[in-house]
Amino acid sequence: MTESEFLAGYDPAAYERPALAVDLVLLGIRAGRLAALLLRRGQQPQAGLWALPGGFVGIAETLDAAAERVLRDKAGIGRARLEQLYTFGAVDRDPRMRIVSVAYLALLPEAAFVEALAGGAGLAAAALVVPWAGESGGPVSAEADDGAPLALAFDHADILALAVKRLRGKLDYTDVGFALLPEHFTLRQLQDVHAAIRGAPLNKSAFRRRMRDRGWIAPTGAREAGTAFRPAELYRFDRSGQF
Amino acid sequence: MTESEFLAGYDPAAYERPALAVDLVLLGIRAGRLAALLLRRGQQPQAGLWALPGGFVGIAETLDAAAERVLRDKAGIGRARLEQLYTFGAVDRDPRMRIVSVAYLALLPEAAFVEALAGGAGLAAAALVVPWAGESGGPVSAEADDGAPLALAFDHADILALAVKRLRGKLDYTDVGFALLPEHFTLRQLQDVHAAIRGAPLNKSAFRRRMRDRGWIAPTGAREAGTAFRPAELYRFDRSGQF
DNA sequence: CTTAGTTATGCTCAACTTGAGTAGAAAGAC
DNA sequence: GTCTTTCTACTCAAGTTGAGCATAACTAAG
Repeated sequence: MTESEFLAGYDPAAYERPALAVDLVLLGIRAGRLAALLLRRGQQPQAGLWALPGGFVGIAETLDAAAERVLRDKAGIGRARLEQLYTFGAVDRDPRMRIVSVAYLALLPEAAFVEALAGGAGLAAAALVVPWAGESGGPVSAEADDGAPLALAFDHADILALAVKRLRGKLDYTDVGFALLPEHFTLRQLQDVHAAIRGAPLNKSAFRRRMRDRGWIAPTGAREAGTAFRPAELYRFDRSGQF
Repeated sequence: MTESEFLAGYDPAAYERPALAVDLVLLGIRAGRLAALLLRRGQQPQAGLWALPGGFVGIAETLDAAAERVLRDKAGIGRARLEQLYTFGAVDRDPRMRIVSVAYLALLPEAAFVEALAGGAGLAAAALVVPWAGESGGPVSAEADDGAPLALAFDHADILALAVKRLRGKLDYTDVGFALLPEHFTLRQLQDVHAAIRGAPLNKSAFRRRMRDRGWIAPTGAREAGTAFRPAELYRFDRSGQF
């Protein structure tokens, strides 16, 4: 251990510190595809590019609390289950200064997603283009509702890519699929959500059988209304089946 | 957005920043159980308690580079595959000041684990006591070779617990099992590693069949030497089988 | 009112995977 | 040579998955 490292270990206040921020990946389903909520940057650097909502971490604020504050103040969303994703620490990821950012992931049901879009925060929906299968990983891109590409600021394409990868990995053995659905849903809706996350279709009867056998869903007895054809039974997520 | 948040967003240098550190979870297998390499704290606070090797992140240093530097300088280990685990940001996790720590995980084959213990860094092996099954999570504790409990410093019990949880989760679909073995190994050794990570035994023939069918291992043609009974075939990890 | 069109739901069957047990092979110890 | 122990391959039952078919339930068109 060198002298400077010794000092760095015991008197860190004497050394310059990176700034610490949080960035939020807010995902929902839009037109059957995974979509994220982004903000258009109005100022330099990277003005005009699209960025994740983010903010700096206060000195007496936990990371989770900072993420919740950004969710509330920058995205105008009252409540969502936030989960830490990964921490991005490339030295040049922000041209202004050294900023290390802890990325968080939240899943929004369609109603919450639409409400956030309509709120005054200026959020836009960006459909995610995921050019890789499974959990192999790789870059993703974003496009507007009309298919026009949305250029992403900083390393936010990497952050979105990791969010998709993580989401796919957790799909089979956690309740992430239900987080994107309203309280009552049909098996078809659940399958569509899984297909959107996987980016690949699913076998219908095997999917239904698996979901019912797993014990995570309970029939409500009610049926969906307003369909042109036979209405499907409505289910709800039954957390007790997980244990 | 309030005025103070606006300023926080655009002039963060004016605000006090948390210190940023990395902590390393260095895992190996010892006597058939998962074990971590820990350092005994010599100074206050928490003097005498056992801690993960860690250090502060330099202003022009990536997180990965900081982790590699700590691996080299604090643990005396030249090379290991480091993987970011999670970032811990409780406000009071260190009594001296606000320190946010990015935890990294590295898996050491037995030879590297023993070499690190024998090095001059002062590391000790701590067998992990994991009182929960599967990936349910929860606190873990550590004990010395003689079974005496080792009190853990700061929130390092939480960090170790998350490392075990992550390791168990990745066991079935990644190559983590091979990272804890030498280049050539028997199927029995591979099974023992998997059993140590899971904390539960495995069906022998099903395990062998699964490993061979997966295509990740290739027979070397050689057999282990020095056994009292029939020597097992030696295999090596075949990365090409992953694709 | 009847029929066509469309989706939901339950059923069956073959293919594949997993858990468990048995039998022969291969080495050292005696 | 025989015994002991482990490695390895094989078989069989049980469970899971992919795929298709028949019937039910509903709206809209005629």
